[in-house]
This record gives sequence, C-alpha cells and structure tokens, in this order.
Amino acid sequence: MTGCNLETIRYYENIGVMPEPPRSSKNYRVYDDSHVTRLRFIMRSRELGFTLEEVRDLLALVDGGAQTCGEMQVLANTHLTSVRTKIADLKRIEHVLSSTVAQCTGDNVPECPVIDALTEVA
Amino acid sequence: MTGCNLETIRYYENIGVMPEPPRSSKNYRVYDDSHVTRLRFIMRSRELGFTLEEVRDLLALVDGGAQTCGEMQVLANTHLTSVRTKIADLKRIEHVLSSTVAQCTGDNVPECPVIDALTEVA
DNA sequence: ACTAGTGTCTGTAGTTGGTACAGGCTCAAG
DNA sequence: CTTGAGCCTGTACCAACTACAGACACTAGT
Repeated sequence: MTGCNLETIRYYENIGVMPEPPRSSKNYRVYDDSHVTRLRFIMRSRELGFTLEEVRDLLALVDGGAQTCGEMQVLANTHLTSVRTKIADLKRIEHVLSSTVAQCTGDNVPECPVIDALTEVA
Repeated sequence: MTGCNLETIRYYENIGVMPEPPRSSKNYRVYDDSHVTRLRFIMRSRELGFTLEEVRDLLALVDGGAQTCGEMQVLANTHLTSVRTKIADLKRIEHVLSSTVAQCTGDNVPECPVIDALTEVA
C-alpha cells in the first residue's frame, strides 16, 4: 500500500517510530489505516530529507496532541537550514570540479588538471 | 601535518588506500613525505565528495604510472554528474520545504501546513 | 629512580538508515 | 501432499569513519 519495503517497516517498529501492531493468532502483524497514515508521514518526511531523529521529533509533536504550528515551524526551519547548507557545499564542489574538468585536454597524456587539483595543498 | 584524525589514517591503511608504513623498533608507524602527499590527495578527494571507492580508482590510475588525462576526466565527470543530481534533489526539497514553511502562521494553533504537507498522499 | 600524563599499538563496537540473509513456521493453490 | 510464497526472529552487512578498552612506550618533573 505504501510501497515501503517490509523490512524497513519492521526496522521502524524496532527503533520506535512505528508502533507495535496487534498480532494475528499466528503471530502475524496486523496493520490498520492508522499505521498506513503514520508510515506515509514517515516516508514523506524521509523524502524531504528529515533524519529519523527529526522524524521522531515531528511525531512526538503530533502524538502529543497539542502540537502547534509554531513548534512545527521551528523543526522545519532547522531542517531547511541544513538543506541549504548542503546545497551550498555541493555547489562549491560542483564549481571546483566543473572548472577543473573544463581544463582537461582529455588526451592520452599523463598531465592532468584533475590530478593537479587533487594533489595541490588546499 | 595534514590535520587528519589518526584513527582515520589507520582506517585508510586497513582498507588499503594508504600503504602500510615502515615501523620503528617499538612498532610505531613511521611516515614520510610520500605518505603525507598521498593522504592529502585522499583528503582532498573526500572533500570534493568522491567516495573512498572512487578514491581507490583515482589512486589506481595514479599508481599505475600510466594514467591519462582522459581516464581521470571520465572519473571526475562521473562524479560531477552525481554531485549535480544531489544538488537537484536538494533543491526540490528546499523548494517544497520553504514554500510550506512560508504558509505557517507560527501561531499557537494545531493547524499547520507542515503537518498537512507531511500527511498528504504524495 | 619513580610517577604522572600522554602517546602509540591492536582490536572491537558504535553511528545512520536501512538491506539481506538464515532458519523456521504458515498458508494458499494445484 | 507438494510447491512456492509469505511471514516470523535475529543477526550480519554497507559507507566512512569515531570511540573506546587494554596494553605498552615515552617524556617531564620530582
């Protein structure tokens, strides 16, 4: 239903972000709509790059029943900041790599700007 | 000299990207300039986001003694592509998050666009 | 010479977010 | 009654390190 790997669901149960579902007579896990909703929430959070620790915080607010928009906003903004930091880091890397590769002749010669860039003292 | 964590150097030795250095009489590792150069090469590669597996490939070319600019260019370009993919992914995330957070009132109320965004079926 | 504090040595366990078995039970279809 | 699939638990594995534990070595101060 969610497309989530079965072992991942059990992993989430193990680390406590998914509740232990009731069991059938033969000890099979029996999930209902509430589990599906919760799993989707987790999956969506993960897709947006929240760590499981952050997901735990988000869920704690939701579970608390008294979550406020202000509290959620703080968590989302904190994460947003780290996403922006990662983008900035990767852009720096992209810049260095692309400008270095652009200097390559691509020839069958041992001299190479990429090696120079990796060898030079930063 | 490199600022690299000592245990990380030993880890690199363990996985074979750093050579086993000669030992002193008391079994202490004795490094020389070649080790420093190689470690810096690895550290710089890691800073640019190459995985250790990719570093291994880069080093294999360098060690081969017959590396060509063309071969290095291929490795660097492959990595560059994956960096650009990561940037694109993060930008999508950044967009969703920032536009969602922008709708927050930040008030002390339970209704929250962030929760809605995480709960909605993608 | 003695002691304290720091360094190195090896080896193993922990981290994150899962994935991939092994070995065993259960179930539905043919 | 068999075959193939599903679920169960528990453990091991991946990257790229970090953080010990327990043992030995070295330096400085007394």
